[in-house]
Amino acid sequence: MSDIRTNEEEGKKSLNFIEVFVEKDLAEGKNGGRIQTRFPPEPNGYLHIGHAKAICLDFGIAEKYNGICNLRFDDTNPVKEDVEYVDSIMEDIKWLGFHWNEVYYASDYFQQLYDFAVALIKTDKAYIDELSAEEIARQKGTPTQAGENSPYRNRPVEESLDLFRRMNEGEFEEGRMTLRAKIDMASPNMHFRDPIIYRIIKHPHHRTGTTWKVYPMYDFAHGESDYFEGVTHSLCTLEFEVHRPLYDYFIDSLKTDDYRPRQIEFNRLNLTYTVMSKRKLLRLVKEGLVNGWDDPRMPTICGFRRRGYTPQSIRNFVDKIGYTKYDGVVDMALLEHAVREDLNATSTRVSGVINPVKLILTNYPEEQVEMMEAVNNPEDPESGSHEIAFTRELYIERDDFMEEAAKNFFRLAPDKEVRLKSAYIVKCTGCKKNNNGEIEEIYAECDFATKSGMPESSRKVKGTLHWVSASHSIPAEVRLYDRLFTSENPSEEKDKDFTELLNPDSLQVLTNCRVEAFLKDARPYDHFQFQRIGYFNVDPDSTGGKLVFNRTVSLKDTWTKVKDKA
RNA sequence: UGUCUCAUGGUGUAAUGGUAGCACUGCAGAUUUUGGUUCUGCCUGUCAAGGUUCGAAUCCUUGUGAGACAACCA
Repeated sequence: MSDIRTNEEEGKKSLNFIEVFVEKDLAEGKNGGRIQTRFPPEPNGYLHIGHAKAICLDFGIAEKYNGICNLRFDDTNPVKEDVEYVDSIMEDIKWLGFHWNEVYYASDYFQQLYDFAVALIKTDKAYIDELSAEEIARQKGTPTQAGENSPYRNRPVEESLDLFRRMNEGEFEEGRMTLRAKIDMASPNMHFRDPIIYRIIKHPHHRTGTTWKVYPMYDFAHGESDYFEGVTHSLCTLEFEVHRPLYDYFIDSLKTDDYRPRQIEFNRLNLTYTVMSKRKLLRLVKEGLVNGWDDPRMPTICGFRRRGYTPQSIRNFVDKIGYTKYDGVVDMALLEHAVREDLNATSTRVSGVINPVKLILTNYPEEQVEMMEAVNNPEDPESGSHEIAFTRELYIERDDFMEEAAKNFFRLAPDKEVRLKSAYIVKCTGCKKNNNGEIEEIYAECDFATKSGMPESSRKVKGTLHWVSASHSIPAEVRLYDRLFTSENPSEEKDKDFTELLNPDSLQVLTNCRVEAFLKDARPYDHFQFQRIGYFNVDPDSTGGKLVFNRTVSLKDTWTKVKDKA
């Protein structure tokens, strides 16, 4: 009986508040039962994980309710925009595994928007203002104080019409005049205080070139674009909440039928130890503080890709954090858990020795080579196995040996036994140090009866070490990434320049690492779990036999636990 | 001294008037040829005060706290 209840509960996953709205609209038969969303980035930077959250929602809602989702570039400000960004945005959406119905550009609607603006002027709902930016700011008032009317507010319609036309013909310099909607300078909502809807920009547009000299502002372009396309649910982040009345106002002035798009706001993603502002990310790139937009320390989608995150792990993460109207900060641990969960199930286990020291098996024949069978992934019985060469001289992790073992250390130490993963149990007999007191070689004896697969191999020993053969392993470069920022919430540290919060140790490059020969055939973005260390992926920089790995994420606290206890 | 929005463990969320649940984190323990994985257990929560109700996280009132809005950005 309890089984039946469990099944019922599992099948009924709770809806987020947006899905509740959507289902209600559907139940009420709004828009003829049609569902249409859009993902509307401005092509002025690369997509980051915050966008991934919006993408999952926009495309996810469409998919769930048999609707469509279009990609629309909100390209109304030519000064900041570029085709480079258009291309990267499309690539990143595809990588996440989503498919848009159509690609649109707000710039496709410049003529329609211009015509709409002219119509507003003709009905005396817009006028050309000649106040400067400073003067407009001054007469706009403050949130708690009403604004004043512009002296140009009651300019004759014909005059505004004429000036608007001449503005677009390039007769006036940038900033000389603007087109403002005539609404209410005393409105408690600042956005209703005669918002600017068109300004002069002479910078060529990446798609329309120099055709236009006036460009619509966001508030004037966004809702109208939604309307032109037939969007039913226009999902955006919380900071646009105050814009919604204006969004509705313009659409009401435009619409001629029952259809109307509906704006719904959700909480933007904030992650600990991360800045998400495009402006700041652009600065990191421009000032060379990181190696480009796809630097694995960046919170960009391409950065995560290069770091070795899988699309599925990002989607699972977004699924876990949900959509609400509460502005919080998500712990990075949640993202990292999603990655480990996905990679644990799929990545091939290999041996990589990050900080090698030689281990010599004094009773093992000098020239002998045994091929040991290494399981590819114990989580996946279908994944098979590969071979790894075992010889007299091996490399093991320097941290896996202690001359005087601490209480909770159960790896290699004089007179102690450990298992060499997939091979033999060995007993440490001593070590050799150089003049500086550093350990140069460790000696051990092999217990030949304990080879993996043999009856004696079931003997229990406390520790299991990963290793590679000194003569068969290949050198590699390993890049260990830490948090880019030292502050848990760099976006909140308002007094500081955020670059002061950069973590100088955020990138460590290790070049004397040794990895098993199996990896020489690995291809860029292949991901592996280095036994007991972490998840790594092959960096696309790996060329000409040089192998470069990025650490995607460490294994859960493996190393710190040991250090704390020792 | 404005308008709008929000408030559930340390974090992110669910419960849509009917037993406050899930995930992450943390801490214990079991299993383990990865100190990984897996499994088990534990810690920790409805911002406050009133009201409505048989019954309130949920509805109402007041208070408190947080965020957004004063770009010719989106």
